[in-house]
Amino acid sequence: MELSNREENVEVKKGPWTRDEDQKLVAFIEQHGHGSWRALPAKAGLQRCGKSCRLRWTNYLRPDIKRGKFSTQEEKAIIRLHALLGNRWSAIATHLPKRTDNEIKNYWNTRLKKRLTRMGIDPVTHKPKNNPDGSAQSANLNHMAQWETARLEAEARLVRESKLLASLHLHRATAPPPQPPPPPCLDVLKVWQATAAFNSFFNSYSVGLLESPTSTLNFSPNPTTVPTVGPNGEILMANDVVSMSNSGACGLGKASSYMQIKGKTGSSLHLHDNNITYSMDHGYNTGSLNDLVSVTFNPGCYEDSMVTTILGEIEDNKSYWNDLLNLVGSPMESPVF
DNA sequence: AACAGGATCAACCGCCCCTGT
DNA sequence: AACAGGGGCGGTTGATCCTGT
Repeated sequence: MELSNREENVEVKKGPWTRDEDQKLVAFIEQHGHGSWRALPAKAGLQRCGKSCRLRWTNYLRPDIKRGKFSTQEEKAIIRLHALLGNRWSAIATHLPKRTDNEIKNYWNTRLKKRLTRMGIDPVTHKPKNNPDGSAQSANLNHMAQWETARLEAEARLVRESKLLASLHLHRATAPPPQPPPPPCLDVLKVWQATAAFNSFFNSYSVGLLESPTSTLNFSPNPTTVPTVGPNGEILMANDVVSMSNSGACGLGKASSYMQIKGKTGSSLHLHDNNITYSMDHGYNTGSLNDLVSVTFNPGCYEDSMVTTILGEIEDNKSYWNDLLNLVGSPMESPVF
């Protein structure tokens, strides 16, 4: 094995780690915590640089790492998060429990990027290559994405800070501190996923897209290709009512989460003439079209044959953003308006 | 069986940011 | 305010594995 690079006059080893080195590193950290990475190799009896030890621990030896195949959910999460955060792998990793930024980065570069390219989607912009649109819908979603990005970054910071605290506690050989409660989720991702890119990538057929940030709209799931399917896989007919609940799984959960953005829950979905429209049944709505949200149930999705696409529309963007900002406790001081 | 090319992923490198002095 | 050191991040490399011929 090559020996190179001098660090404090000690030959440091490079290249693949041996089992013996792994055992030494794990044993030392379990007993003492990592403390200063720079000082660790000498204390642990390793001829490695501190950086190499840190990398080996964080990317491979840490006990809370999940290895192996990425699930479809994880794939989706990576793509959505990448659409919002770009190549900020560490920030993305904070939203994928037990996955390392390195692993996610590798997975993206070797698989997902290629797959998106094959689907005709630009892996950088996450837009169809033949439709680099600058539509109002895109602009609207971009606004939401900017806020979501800010939230995700703040969340990543919180996670980093809690990790730091945890490592300090570990260093003192005490139990790690309790994790801070998760920050409120704005779930703009659920709207973001409704872009053409995600529809064409995940769905077996295409659905309509938002035409304008201020228009009211309905969607028609392609009736000639696939029937509209409810949360339990049943085929929905006109005037069927699909109950919404906060504890609902998958698609229902998504829709409910989205409604919670507006602070309104406990509502129903009604199917009218191939259009599923969301309407408020329980008092919070104004009764105007401002509250209309259209939802498409898609049976052709990957893993659960449930709802994959939630398309939302809110006429009054300002009240929407006020609600959004209320959730994170921020005053309404935005250049967006 | 042997080889080539592609895919995968652990590990490294260089830069940047944060913190302490 | 300036500087130094430590740690984290993203890009890249190279060894290994896999697959097709």
